[in-house]
Amino acid sequence: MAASQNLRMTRQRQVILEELRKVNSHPSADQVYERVRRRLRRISLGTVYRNLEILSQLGLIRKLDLGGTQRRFDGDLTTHYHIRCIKCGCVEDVPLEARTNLEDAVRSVTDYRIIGHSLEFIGLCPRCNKKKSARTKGR
Amino acid sequence: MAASQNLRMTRQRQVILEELRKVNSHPSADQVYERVRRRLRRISLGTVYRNLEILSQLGLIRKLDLGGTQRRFDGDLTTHYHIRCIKCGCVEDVPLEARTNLEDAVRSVTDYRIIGHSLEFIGLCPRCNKKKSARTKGR
DNA sequence: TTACTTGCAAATCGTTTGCGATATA
DNA sequence: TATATCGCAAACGATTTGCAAGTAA
Repeated sequence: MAASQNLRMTRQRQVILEELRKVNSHPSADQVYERVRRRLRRISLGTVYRNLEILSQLGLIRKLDLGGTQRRFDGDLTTHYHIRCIKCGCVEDVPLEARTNLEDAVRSVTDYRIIGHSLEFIGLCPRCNKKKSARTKGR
Repeated sequence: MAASQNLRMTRQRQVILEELRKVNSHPSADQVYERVRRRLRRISLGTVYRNLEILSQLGLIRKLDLGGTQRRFDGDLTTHYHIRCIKCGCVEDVPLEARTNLEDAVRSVTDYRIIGHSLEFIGLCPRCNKKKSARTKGR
């Protein structure tokens, strides 16, 4: 497993981590690739994928395996929830503290060993919400 | 959009819907395909995908776009939560009533128009939990 | 009859991986 | 120097799609 290997902090790995910590969006692998490429022009998408995986196994970043077709990555390690715009697909943080009591509630009604939970809200971001009203009005 | 088309209830569509309502697991498209194929031997995987999409747009089934690499489908339309086994990947229902208050909480702290939320628990199913203890003990 | 659907196969999308070259510790 | 890592390209798994033939209304 990666965590037990002898890891090297390569320039690529370093820059990927920096860029991910710099943004508060929740970029997909190819969005990370785009950003990192501005600083390291010859980096490959495969390297980005490999390092995102390693960094998340090290616990330095978080892999978001929520809805949508693409996986997303988060440099913010504190437990928090997300909201996704159903229209443009953007993902933002929700300033809501973690509801660990949800897990307790489940423990009392299941035989599963509960490890965690993921909660995602779906909605329209302010920008898309505005656009949509405008268009509806126009009809 | 499919919902506005003139839909035909073909045998394929019918059987897919029946099979999905029959099970209380949450099969992926190819699992549905396997089941349906027992009754319609010449059906193609593409047809299954197309119909699952149409049926979910009609609101006759639910598309589960949660974590994991494969999308899953649910014939149970009532709002409920799921728990996924981190080891074997199986998905089961959680007998917990919907926490709509979560959405209210988010509405008060965001500009998004909240449409819904999805909550998934992660854990070890009783079967995998047992297996894991056994293996650990053996070491 | 008509146009929605099908089966089939090829295409697409996101992600992973094999390999020989490179560079870090 | 040794080997983790890289860039590249091919492979992969899940899903989508183009097309000619089939079929429900």
